Amino acid sequence: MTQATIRDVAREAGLSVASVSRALNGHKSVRPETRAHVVAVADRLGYVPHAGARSLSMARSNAIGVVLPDLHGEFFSEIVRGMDREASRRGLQLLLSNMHADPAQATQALRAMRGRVDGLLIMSPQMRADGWSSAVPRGLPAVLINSSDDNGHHPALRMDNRAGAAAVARHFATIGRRSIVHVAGPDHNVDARERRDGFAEAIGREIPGALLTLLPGNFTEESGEAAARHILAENIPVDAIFAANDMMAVGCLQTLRDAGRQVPAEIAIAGFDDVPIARYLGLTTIRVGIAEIGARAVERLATMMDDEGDDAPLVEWHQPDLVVRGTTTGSAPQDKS
Amino acid sequence: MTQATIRDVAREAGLSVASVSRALNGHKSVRPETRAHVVAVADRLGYVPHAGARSLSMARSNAIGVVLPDLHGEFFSEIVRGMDREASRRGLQLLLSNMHADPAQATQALRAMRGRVDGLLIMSPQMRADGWSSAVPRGLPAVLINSSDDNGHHPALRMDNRAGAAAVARHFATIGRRSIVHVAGPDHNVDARERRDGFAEAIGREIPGALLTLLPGNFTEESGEAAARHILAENIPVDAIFAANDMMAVGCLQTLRDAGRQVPAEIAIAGFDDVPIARYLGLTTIRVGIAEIGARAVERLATMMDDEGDDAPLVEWHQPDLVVRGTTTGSAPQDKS
DNA sequence: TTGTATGCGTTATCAA
DNA sequence: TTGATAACGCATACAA
Repeated sequence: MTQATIRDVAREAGLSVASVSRALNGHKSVRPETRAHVVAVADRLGYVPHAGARSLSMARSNAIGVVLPDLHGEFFSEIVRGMDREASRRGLQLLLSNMHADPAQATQALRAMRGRVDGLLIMSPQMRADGWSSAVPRGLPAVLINSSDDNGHHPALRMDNRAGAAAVARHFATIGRRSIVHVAGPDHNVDARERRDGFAEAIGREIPGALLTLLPGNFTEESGEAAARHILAENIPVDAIFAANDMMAVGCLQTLRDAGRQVPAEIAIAGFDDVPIARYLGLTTIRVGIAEIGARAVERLATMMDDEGDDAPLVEWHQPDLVVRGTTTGSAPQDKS
Repeated sequence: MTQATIRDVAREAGLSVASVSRALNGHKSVRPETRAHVVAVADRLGYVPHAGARSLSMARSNAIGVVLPDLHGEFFSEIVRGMDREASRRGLQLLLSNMHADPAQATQALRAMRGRVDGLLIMSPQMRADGWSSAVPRGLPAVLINSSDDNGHHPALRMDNRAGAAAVARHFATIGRRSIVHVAGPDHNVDARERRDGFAEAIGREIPGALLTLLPGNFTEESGEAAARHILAENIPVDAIFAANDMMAVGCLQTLRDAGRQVPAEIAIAGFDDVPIARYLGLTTIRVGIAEIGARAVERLATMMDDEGDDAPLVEWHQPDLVVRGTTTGSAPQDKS
């Protein structure tokens, strides 16, 4: 009662395994009636080709490995959705694995991909590349997503955090704010660093003489609340806050409003990511086409797997968009743009 | 510059491939110095075992196939996170695939798993089991998650939609509501049907003489808005609404408040799922331990893969919890329980 | 303790 | 057009 193999089909059809293989794979050199017979027998026996054996023989698995860190809700589902869309369009399977923060585990995850996949999609914003880059199985093409630099060993897709942060700075300038606070993300995270540096630079350029205060955070809502409490307790001068992600911005927003501060009248607040909650709370933020990045990553990897030739630029920057909502303008928080 | 194979290691170490295999896999019958030598050589050559060849030889891939439909944000990431946690604990890889609504594509996805994985996790709330159940490769153990019945061919994990819906009904009874509206999900979805039927039954039991109106929906926020507009336009008597999921409840909530209705004073509103937005809007809802279900599914599948014996009950019901928030009580919507 | 040989399920090369 | 057979990379039964 186990699965039928190609040999079962061959025996039952009175043919050689070679002929069955050719018939099933649509080779031209096989008589129509033979093919029909083979297909009928295969169908009757419920034959399904063994993908493992097939990929061993063909030296190609038609699968790609996806190594992601612990991602929060929408971000995770969107990037996987984008990858899946493009992958299934190309007949590729997705082998998912977690990019643990621990280099040893990361190494393990990467090595486990050897012999299972034809290429790798690696996302590791929180770890330096030398922590894992030697673990990428030799000969496996790989595309990096929002990861710290790899010395150009692999092509990379990056969202342009600096450009997004600069857009917020320009927006703050437009609405006339001058006492700015940035709540940063964890320092080991490359996205967080770029948003912070890009923002600081843009503020200096866009709002000469502005006061910029940097507060630490770790991407959680709680750290956003803590930052807001710190602002209140220390009486830090502020008429605009840019948090390095939406969840921290939400924490700020709630805490400041609970404390009776008017948003945006007294203090404008902006985040980064455009998670669904941002829309409901009317939070100004930076939208990232995350599904598109996932799909594009698969696309680039697929071309690397097919033809060795790789003409696309090594690093591809994806531009995010500023989404202006109620927390930086007068309109109601119910705005659902 | 391609990957080294076990033969390269054997040649370089002056041993047979058998010895190298034994040394690397920790067999007892190999001299310590031999093992050390082999490990050193393997390390120097950057040898990584070819998982495909290994699984062909061992008739075991240490991977499990996960076939999910298009899931929204938090739901998707949580269930995958739960699966991944348990899978990596057991040294299993996750092969992800989309359970398309089209039976032909679903069949394809299932068949593509043959020879790649040792077991299957299948979630298909929107399609009848006969649409795909014959496509499950013979001999592959499988666990069903929130899928319509399979005639007992495979063990199943189900969230107890009826119990969740009944909890809402009891809650409505407690707060003294009598004119009830249920905004249902798509009829082809088994979760939606169970929530509707369980709710109707519980209302009959808990609130004798209550008026229950059933409105159609499709799980989207827009269909929730439409239902609310319908209620307003037709002047349907209502003091409590149970939507089959949170997104529709959110649509109702916004539309009714925009129309000037008091929630919860005039109309109480409850949803199902407890997505993150529910917390921010203070929406009463039903919380499902979705990550736990994912982890438990892997656990059950793993035991099926190891020992053939399967003693656990065929269908395992997971109980959801009622989460009472502002949309059904007097407390403020900012409640962050 | 180590080596030889076989098989896992397929595809591909070469003859027939 | 078809068949026999050698890979693919590894694990293991059996022999030495």
